[in-house]
Amino acid sequence: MQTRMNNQNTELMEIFVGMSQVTRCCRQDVAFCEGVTFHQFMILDAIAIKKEMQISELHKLLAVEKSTTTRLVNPLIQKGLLKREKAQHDSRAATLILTADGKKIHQKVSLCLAGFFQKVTQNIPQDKKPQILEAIRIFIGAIKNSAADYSCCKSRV
Amino acid sequence: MQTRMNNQNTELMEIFVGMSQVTRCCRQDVAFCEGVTFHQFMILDAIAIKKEMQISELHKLLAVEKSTTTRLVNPLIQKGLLKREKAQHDSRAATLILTADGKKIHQKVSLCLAGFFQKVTQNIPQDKKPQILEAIRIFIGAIKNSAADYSCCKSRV
DNA sequence: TTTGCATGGTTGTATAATACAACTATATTT
DNA sequence: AAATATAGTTGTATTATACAACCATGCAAA
Repeated sequence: MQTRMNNQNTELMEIFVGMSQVTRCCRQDVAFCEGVTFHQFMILDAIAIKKEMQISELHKLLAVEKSTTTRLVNPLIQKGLLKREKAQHDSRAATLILTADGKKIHQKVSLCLAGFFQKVTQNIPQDKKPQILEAIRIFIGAIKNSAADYSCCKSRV
Repeated sequence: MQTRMNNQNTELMEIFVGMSQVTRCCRQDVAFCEGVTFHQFMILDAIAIKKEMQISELHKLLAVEKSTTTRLVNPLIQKGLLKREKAQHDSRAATLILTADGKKIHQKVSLCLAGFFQKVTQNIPQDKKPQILEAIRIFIGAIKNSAADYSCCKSRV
């Protein structure tokens, strides 16, 4: 009986396993820097870039259920890193912005992360770097497109 | 005040966010096929390939603490998909092998997964496929190398 | 050979992440 | 005005997971 997948799928499986291993840090409960988890930094960073953001936008970014978003955001508000205001256009919605403290912490964690990113960069051949990053973007996009139809990876909205 | 990372790090951050999003399926508690979660399939598949495996080898594969491995493996034994035997060379160690049922389920889930993988494959340009997969392998390797020194992503042993 | 340390694994306990369902309040459509 | 949809929160339950303590066996050094 054939219990193995074909080579091509074995290759893909190995890549998924690898991705699962290296993204473990992203879902680790322990704060990796300045008392902020990776998930929380994702929120801070997204808001730093967009200046302000609604909670509904975060669901997609974090790929979690909306109640989970609330619970990830709350501690950041309690720590005074985020401030929430009513959105002008829609009084149901909450707009999140960084406080001064939030900006400071975001910067500190960015530095901490920069050290890690630098190490990663040092471990890939410099001449191939743009192609490698582009390849990963393509791959991630491919998974997102495929996942929509598959319950195993259905994208949450 | 500069709260943004430089472009290069922003690029990497986006990639980590993307990876975090698409690997969500790998840690979803819900079984995606045949009552088996992705994590559990990782175990079945690894054993299918190596024929037999010790629990200690699984810690690294799954990148989890050893007690977690025990708890991931147990339900598979209870469902009769895995059998454990004492290792010959070391009577402390447990050797895991697939049962007939385990092989059957492994194959079924493989098929289910193959459908997903096929969709992914269809979403990447065929001529670039080998380079893309290779690029990802390099990237994953780079992260693993870097992570060793960084508490944020320290590899568990 | 005995003593002490290392290794493979399990179990107790606690916590974090997370989903789902039910709910409130506001918008939008009919 | 009524029905439906959307933004967000809270109650509740479950899963994943770690850490520490533990047992048993193996190995190395005294």
